Amino acid sequence: MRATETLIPTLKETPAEADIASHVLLLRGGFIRRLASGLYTWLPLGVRVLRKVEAIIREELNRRGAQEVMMPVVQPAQLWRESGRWEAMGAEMLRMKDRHERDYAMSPTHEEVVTDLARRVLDSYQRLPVNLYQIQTKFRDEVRPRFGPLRAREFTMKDGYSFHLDDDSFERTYQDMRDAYSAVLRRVGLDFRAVLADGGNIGDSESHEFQVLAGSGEDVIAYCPESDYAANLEMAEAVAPAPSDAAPLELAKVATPDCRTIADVAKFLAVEPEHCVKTLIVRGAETPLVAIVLRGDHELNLTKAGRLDAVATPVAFAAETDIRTALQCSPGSIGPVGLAMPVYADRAATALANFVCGANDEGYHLTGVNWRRDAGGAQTVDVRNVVPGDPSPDGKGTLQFARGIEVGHIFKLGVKYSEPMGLSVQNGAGEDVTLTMGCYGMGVTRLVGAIVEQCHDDAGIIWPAAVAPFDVHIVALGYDRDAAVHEAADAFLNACEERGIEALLDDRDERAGVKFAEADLIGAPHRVTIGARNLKRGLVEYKPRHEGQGDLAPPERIAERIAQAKNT
RNA sequence: CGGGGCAUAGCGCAGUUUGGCAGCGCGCCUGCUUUGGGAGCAGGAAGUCGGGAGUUCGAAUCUCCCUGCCCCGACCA
Repeated sequence: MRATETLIPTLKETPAEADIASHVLLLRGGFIRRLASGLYTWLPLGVRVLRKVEAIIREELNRRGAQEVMMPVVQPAQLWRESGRWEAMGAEMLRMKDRHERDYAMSPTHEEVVTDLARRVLDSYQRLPVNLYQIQTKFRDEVRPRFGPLRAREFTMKDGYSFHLDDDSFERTYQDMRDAYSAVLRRVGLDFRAVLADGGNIGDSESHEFQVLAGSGEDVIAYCPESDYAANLEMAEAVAPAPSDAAPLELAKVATPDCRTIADVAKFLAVEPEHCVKTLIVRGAETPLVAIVLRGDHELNLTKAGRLDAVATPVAFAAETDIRTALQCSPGSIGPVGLAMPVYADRAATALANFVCGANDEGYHLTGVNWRRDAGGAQTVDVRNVVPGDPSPDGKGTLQFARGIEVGHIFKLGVKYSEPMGLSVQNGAGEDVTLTMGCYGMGVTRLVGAIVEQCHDDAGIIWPAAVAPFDVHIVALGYDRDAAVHEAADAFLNACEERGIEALLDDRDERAGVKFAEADLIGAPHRVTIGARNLKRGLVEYKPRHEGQGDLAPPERIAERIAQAKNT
């Protein structure tokens, strides 16, 4: 292709609307333009990248037996009422009415539609399992769209749904999809982790997120460098430390005036925060209040807390006035000793001996506290956030933290939709079986953003070869005024096309600096510079985007080299 | 949804405090020169100063209302 015939509106300066690398570079490189908050137009260059990503996804899914379909984006409310999500989805779902005043949703996801499809067409267990997917537009009216294509309101998602007679069948497909997602991300050339995640409100059990590692990512993941353990911070298990075997000291009550925080208490009593415990009071499911005890240096994990039977969900801290009424002291002086409410203690807190805690008496703390002797009623649970350096739950090393961009999420739906929507078939024995479902999502437009986030330098994007808008950027210097350059550039473009190399020839009447700067910005993996000087010796310059230095060679040799790189 | 900020030419910004001809850089158009890392000179086009109401002889500037956008927190591919 020729630059003079392609719409590539690059920007020299950073638009004020963007402040992270991927957003800035996609705008500046002429890949996307914003229409309104969270709404983006994909320009020719951007579409080329999207299509490549989609092609890879299709290949990996089709290879594993998934079949592509395409479902409507506008969906009747009736279906959503059946699943109960017309109410449950809230403002995130864009709603509208047609000319007959009937309610519709702009689909944020397709479980309802695909389940409806399945109950109409899956008339026998002999058709199972079935794995359907589509690459489609979704709309989610995000509270706060940001970071350009990383969190847009309208976006392209590959969503897949599988249907099974039993869990074994589901597990096989789940594993296939897990492999497919890893294969896609590997082919795209990304550093990523498949992490254990919370199913959130879509699924009903454990799931995996595919996180592309990037410092600007919104999610924190805990992973073990020595093994393949990786989990979302919400999910990462905090293993029990070895219990202290110190001989019990005498329980003592000490005045701790003006000590409101663990840091205050630790400093005042000259002990480390990890020898103190803090007691948090949350709302209970059965009782008004529930206590959760953590080691002084640890943080509560709200997801884990929400799974505790006695804790009300969503997890909410008790109001200070309620605490004062119930305990006659402020939150800073609470401890597990003699507390008249259900008490959960984190494993790390339980492992302590002779620790410090609040005395449930304003301005006093207890020292030398021991669980068995002084606060035996506590139930030991895992309820804290892991911290870097914690042992990995698989016993193979210690955890580290990284930030990630969630580009994919796969989970088991079970019968969450098939049951309320009546999706069942008869099995071989003539019994009605409600189908088990799996759900597999991958954000395609987000993935493009994540790629740029991971693959760029100060000058611009460095596309992984598999998804680059072009294989090679041909910089023809003086194309319009030097016949030899003109001819050589056209010939090189032809040579590329004959070899199946996608090339962009910069045939514009621009100066060298402009052309080089834009080539770096756009980020094709290979760059070939054709200038009068080197051409006199029959040479052109070749430089990979990610390397500083290029070299000179005859054009045919370079075309061959690029063709080879493309096919390996 | 809560908190903060911004809105002036296609893009980036100054001008607003203290009301008085709407400006600068980049980009765009024309011409000449230049030509391997975002050129130089000359000329030119381009603005409902986000919208509405008000104060005033006079409003980009002051007041009120509205809208849009960005950033920080709880959700998600």
